[in-house]
Amino acid sequence: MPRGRSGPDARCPSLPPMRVRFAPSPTGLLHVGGARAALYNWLLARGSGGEFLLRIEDTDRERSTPENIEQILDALRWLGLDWDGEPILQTTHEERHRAVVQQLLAEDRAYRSTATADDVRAYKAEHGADKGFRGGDHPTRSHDPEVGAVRLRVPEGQTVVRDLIRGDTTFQNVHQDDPVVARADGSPLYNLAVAIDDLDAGITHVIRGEDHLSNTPKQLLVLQAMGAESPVYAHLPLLHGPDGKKLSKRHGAASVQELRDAGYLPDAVVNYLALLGWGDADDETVISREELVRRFDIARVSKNPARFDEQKLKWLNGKYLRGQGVDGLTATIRGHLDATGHGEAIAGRDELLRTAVEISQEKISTVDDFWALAGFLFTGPVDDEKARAKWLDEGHREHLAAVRGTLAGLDPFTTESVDAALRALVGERGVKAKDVFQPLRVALAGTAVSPGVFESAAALGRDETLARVDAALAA
RNA sequence: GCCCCCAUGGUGUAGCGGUUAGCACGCCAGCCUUUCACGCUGGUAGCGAGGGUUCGAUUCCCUCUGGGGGUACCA
Repeated sequence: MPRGRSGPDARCPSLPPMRVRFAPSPTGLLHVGGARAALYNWLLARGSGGEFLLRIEDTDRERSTPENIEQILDALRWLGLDWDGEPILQTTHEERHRAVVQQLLAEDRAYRSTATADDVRAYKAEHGADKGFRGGDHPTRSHDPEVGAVRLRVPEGQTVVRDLIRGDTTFQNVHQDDPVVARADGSPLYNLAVAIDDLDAGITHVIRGEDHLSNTPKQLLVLQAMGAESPVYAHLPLLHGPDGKKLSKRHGAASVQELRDAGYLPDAVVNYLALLGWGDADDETVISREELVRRFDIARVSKNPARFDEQKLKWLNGKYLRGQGVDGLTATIRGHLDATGHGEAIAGRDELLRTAVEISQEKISTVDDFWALAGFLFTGPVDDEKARAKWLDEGHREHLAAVRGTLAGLDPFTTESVDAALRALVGERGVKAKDVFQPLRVALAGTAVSPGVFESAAALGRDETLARVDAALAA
């Protein structure tokens, strides 16, 4: 069956079902690069009516704690990337891996060797730096079945990685060392385990980060030694930080968990990640999950590494925030406030919260922005020295006193009525609008940046508004 | 050192031999306006360099330069 780079119309009208997998090693946080790999796999599975499997590469027992595994699952759930079946733990396949090692040994496709890193270096010093280590008839070759690591015999020739994103990459086998596929104690190593697991799971497409590109020929060699078919590959370019260096914690949010805590919405993160390294002829930027599933094409993924730049994600997040509608956004924000220790401040104030969200939504781009902007409605004015100095000086206090007089007898006390009354006051006094509005804003919020003043006053109600004005006047 | 990948504005991308090089974020300006935003309008800015191939290269080939990945009895 011919495969390889799919042509421009290869995915029309519909793809054959793809069975794909995401195989993270459970280090705790789900790195955004990993999240993107998971997303692309998920999009392909859902778009082709196939399956998305989750396999935990837990052979490193140190890091593979139940807590770490749970964290990864949690992050995937939050993103809405549901997997098919139960998560598979790689360690549960160890028996099969060992059996394959024994078979390779029995067929002389692998051998035992006690060669150390120094032995390999010495070999290269003698044969050339670009010559892979061959231990088959090297002094370190071990004939005792209990002694030495297991190395795979790399045959002559070349190994071609067929990649949906970058076409064929040819690796000359001479450059490859005979890879160690199992430790001296017989325990399987990564490249062996992965190849076997993907084979056994019937994975049709392996989509993973480019950091695995040079592992792929080794895995292909294992499959070849087993006489098995190989899957199709796609290696995604890596994600870099704004400075072009590998993305890490010091660049700010580098994991899904951090993005969640920073107040981003899963849909926005998914949309952003999908567009980071992929784009099609359509110029749309805000693309729904369903649309993404329909349109995503692995062959159109970019070959160059992309920088993770939070600015666009912020913008996109604002779009999704406002797209939720006031009730949806209120629920989202309530959840975030509960999780960040502000649950008490909003308890029992549902009406005010909804109003606060309504008048704040166009001014925030993350869920986390809400409290900084509108928290004053619940907890009283914040303390911004500069704002007070500028807007509550002698001259402005006089205007504020007039404002108090106007608002004191206002009924009803609504955004509209406050608006009309204050504008009338501005007209009477013959001053600039902001000289009247800003002092009130600072009296209510304690700072010069807030939702609209009329809206804020109405949200607080007349009594609270007057109390805050009095406090400002008295200070 | 050795093996491998990549290269369109500051960022993410469209382009698949002939385009005024398109879109989005950012940035700047204007409008709106009670601050900040949202929204709208306009603007700034790009094919890494050098060789080829071709009537014609951002597009194809080579070299260089610059990024990146790998190089474990880790995953």
